[in-house]
Amino acid sequence: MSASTKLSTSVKALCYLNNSHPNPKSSSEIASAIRINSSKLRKILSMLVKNGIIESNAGSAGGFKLIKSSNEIHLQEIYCAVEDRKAFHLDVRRDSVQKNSLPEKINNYFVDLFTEVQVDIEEKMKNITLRSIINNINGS
Amino acid sequence: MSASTKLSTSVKALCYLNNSHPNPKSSSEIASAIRINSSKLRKILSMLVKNGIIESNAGSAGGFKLIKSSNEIHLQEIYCAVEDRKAFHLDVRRDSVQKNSLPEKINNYFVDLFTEVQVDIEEKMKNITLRSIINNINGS
DNA sequence: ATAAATAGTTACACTAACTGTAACAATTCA
DNA sequence: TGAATTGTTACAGTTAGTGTAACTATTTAT
Repeated sequence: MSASTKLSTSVKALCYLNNSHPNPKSSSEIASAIRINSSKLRKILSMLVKNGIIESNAGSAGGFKLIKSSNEIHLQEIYCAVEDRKAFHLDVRRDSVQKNSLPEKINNYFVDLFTEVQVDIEEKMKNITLRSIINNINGS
Repeated sequence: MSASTKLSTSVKALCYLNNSHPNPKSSSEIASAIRINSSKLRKILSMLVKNGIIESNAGSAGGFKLIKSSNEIHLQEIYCAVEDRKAFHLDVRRDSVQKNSLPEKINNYFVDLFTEVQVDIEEKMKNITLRSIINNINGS
């Protein structure tokens, strides 16, 4: 699952949890609301739990709920919680490239450039809160 | 082949062509210099030909050569020539999403956001020329 | 204590995408 | 005509992504 898909899935689930706060919701309820397999959703939500964005409780009357206000949750922290590879990454074949050769120098150039771009993207995401997304999609 | 890999492959080939300008170079010579299969390289270079960055000639003494000065070639135009999907794209499952539902609204939100990011990246690339890359990797 | 409900994790078959390479067709020039 | 070259297609092999199920661990209610 790509980082961008996990990001949008996470936001869908967080919006759903925000609407029903503070009642916890089970993975199967959230999953059917946002049209995703509940097992896959649990995998994603477990990452948000580990990063302190939501909390989970097993057992009956358990489930997931927000542990932060929606204007304290930033897109960048959601992204960092669920990503496994950077969105704008470079596929570099590092093997069979000679030291100090043109290919190696250009590989290094692009690694630096894409790191810069990645920082820019994350800066942008830091300025977007769950609340601002909810306001945006509700047209205010 | 990802857009980023094609981009760095293109830049490697263009640097090589810039060094030997105005002598045309065959795909097999370029390919062995930058360590890539020549058939795959021809696929990438043919896109640069279509976009007016280099020219190609078949036959003996044929090959590829630059038709622009290195400070007139921008990273953004190389990127646009070789990409088939945007670097920072969203994998949205548009099917089985109800009209005006929460999932649909959030999908649309992310499509807009990622388009914005894509524009930012391309703006950044417009300010980078082949010449500036060559200067950069030669440490000036 | 037992059962039910739930999160968390692992496993797996299926599909789609990517990779590397070769082969072929088209073009140019000697 | 033949050699060199680009441009394109094809294809097997590999890797990555998808969807789903099944299992374990934990909690709560009875």
